[in-house]
Amino acid sequence: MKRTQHCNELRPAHIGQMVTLCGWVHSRRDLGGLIFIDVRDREGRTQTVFDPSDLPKELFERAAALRSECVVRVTGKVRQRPAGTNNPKIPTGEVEVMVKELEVLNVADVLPFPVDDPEVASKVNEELRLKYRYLDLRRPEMARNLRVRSKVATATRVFMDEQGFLEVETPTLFKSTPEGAREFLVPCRTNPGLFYALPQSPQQFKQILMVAGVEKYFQLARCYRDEDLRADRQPEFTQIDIEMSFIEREDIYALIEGLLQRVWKTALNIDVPVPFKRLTFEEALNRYGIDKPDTRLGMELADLTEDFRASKFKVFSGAVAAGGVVKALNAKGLACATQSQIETMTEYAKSFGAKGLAYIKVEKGADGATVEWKSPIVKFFNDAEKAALAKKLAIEEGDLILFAADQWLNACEILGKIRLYCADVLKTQGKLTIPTDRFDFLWVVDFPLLSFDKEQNRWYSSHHPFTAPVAEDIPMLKTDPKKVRGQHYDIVVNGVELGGGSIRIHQPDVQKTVFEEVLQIPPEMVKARFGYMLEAFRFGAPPHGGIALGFDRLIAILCNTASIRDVIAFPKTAKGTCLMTDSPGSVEPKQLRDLHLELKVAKKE
RNA sequence: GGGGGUGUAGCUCAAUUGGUUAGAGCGCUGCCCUGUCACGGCAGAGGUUACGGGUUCGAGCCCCGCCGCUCCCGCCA
Repeated sequence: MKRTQHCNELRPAHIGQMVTLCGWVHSRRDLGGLIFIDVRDREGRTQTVFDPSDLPKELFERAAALRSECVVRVTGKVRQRPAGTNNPKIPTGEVEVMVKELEVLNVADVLPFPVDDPEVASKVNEELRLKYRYLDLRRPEMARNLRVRSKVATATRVFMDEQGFLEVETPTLFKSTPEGAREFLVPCRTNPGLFYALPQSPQQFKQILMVAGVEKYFQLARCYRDEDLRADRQPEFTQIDIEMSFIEREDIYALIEGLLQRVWKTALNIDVPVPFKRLTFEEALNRYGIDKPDTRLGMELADLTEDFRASKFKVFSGAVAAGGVVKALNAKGLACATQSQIETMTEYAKSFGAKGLAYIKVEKGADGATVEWKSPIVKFFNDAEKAALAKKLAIEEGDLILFAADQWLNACEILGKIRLYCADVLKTQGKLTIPTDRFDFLWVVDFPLLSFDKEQNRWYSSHHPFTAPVAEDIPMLKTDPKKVRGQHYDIVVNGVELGGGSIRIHQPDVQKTVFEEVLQIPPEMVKARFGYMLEAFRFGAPPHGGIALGFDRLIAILCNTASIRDVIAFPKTAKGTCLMTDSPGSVEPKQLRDLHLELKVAKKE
């Protein structure tokens, strides 16, 4: 044994014992005649003391030469710290180790950035952190994230096992199914000209596992998507992937509510109330302007379509006459918004095809007593319209009212974006504070099964083509596809889409109809891409459904960090490179020949 | 593919309208210091201002290009 205790273990009960600790030199305080060295391992840190009156000169000099992050092994006697020198900031702060022996296991060069100072380290350029990821991960904050991730993974496996699920691994060398996200391709040496694709998700395998009679499947599955990255997206990521047979939507809701209860209890010791609220897709858009609402923010959208149907303000009445709606949002306390903030919001609106963004600033009038609506458009409103606004939006001094008049979906989404922007501004101004331990879970249900692609003039699956329609809507599949609701559900927490899933189509004929008649995929293409699934379904496919939760996002929420890079040990940059290993890299000509590949790009460097 | 932000000492940042030898804190090196825990004191070293062009008597600052990182839009069944 190299050590007797870890660095977060010693307490007054250990006083008098000889102990050996191993770890990194966290910080060194050399008082000349006396040296303090905090030894750190992943559990914590302990102060060790080098007293020259008690030690050979040679040993003391070696201690004096130690630098931050050298790896050491120290042996000495635990003792009570002298009165008044306790350090209440660390759990081992009542004791210290009087060193008798020091072994330098390894020296460290001067560091590119500090590991011991959370204030400084959290501000260090991420480029540097990624290049020296092993140093970044030594920081206690990052080590904590890794630990939360591991604990939650284990809690998930235990919970799913208790519920009777089998963890089954599925291939990561799959084949291309071009419907969804862009895929990573892997050339196949043994079959010249053919390619594997890395799976976007184990979707098809998990459904086949249901046909195979597994009944309850789960997997912490690695998934791959070759799309542009974001703070919450990496090219390879992990899902808690789940599929069950002989179930309905309610069974999935109950299962996931139980799982998330267990996870929140494990990671944060928080008891999450169940069942979660449910919102239909339509209601989510109507009230929040987005299909993953952050209900902590308040500021719900109001509908003023009927109030402005006959308005003299043609932008509003015209939109209603064209079959659209008038929606408004009260950004409480934002009347002070700057011109550039209004500008930003207007740009948002314009990017969605609006001509501009109507607003009213509700401020004190010139006389200092009355409240005045300052707006270029308010002169067009009659008293009834003003009264409707005041009532539906509960207008008070200091408010900023924002409008969107457009087709329903567009109007909702514009204000949805602006609502989030306003919330950010209010947060920065300190007018909106949300406790970090508040978690608003909700299910969003009744999504439209299909969406229309104007450019390609065809319907496509909102979720994926295996999603079952709501049974009573099936007759409308061919007559009125827009109205068909899917048995699809999303789980949302604090405005983050944590996961989604659906009850699947298990009848081969319905699946064939969706592929060929609704999605208009040519039969031969259906056969080539999904033939084995349709075939499998002919041999007795049980009704089934499932869900997938974004594991990285889940951990990021639990760790209260905005970027999933902070909860992935070795993440990639926004361009998909790894700054530590310098991947992706070039390969030798022989490797290309083996793969029957020829490059058409100029070799870099 | 598009838009925004950013790049100055090892790290975090500053540098007035384009004007002297590009500064500070931390870190580092040396010396001093026996109760520190952000130890303290004295001294010192450390710069291709990401990179390549251009304008100018003069560029960290202005212009063009390019690269990295980052955020957002598109994209992510």
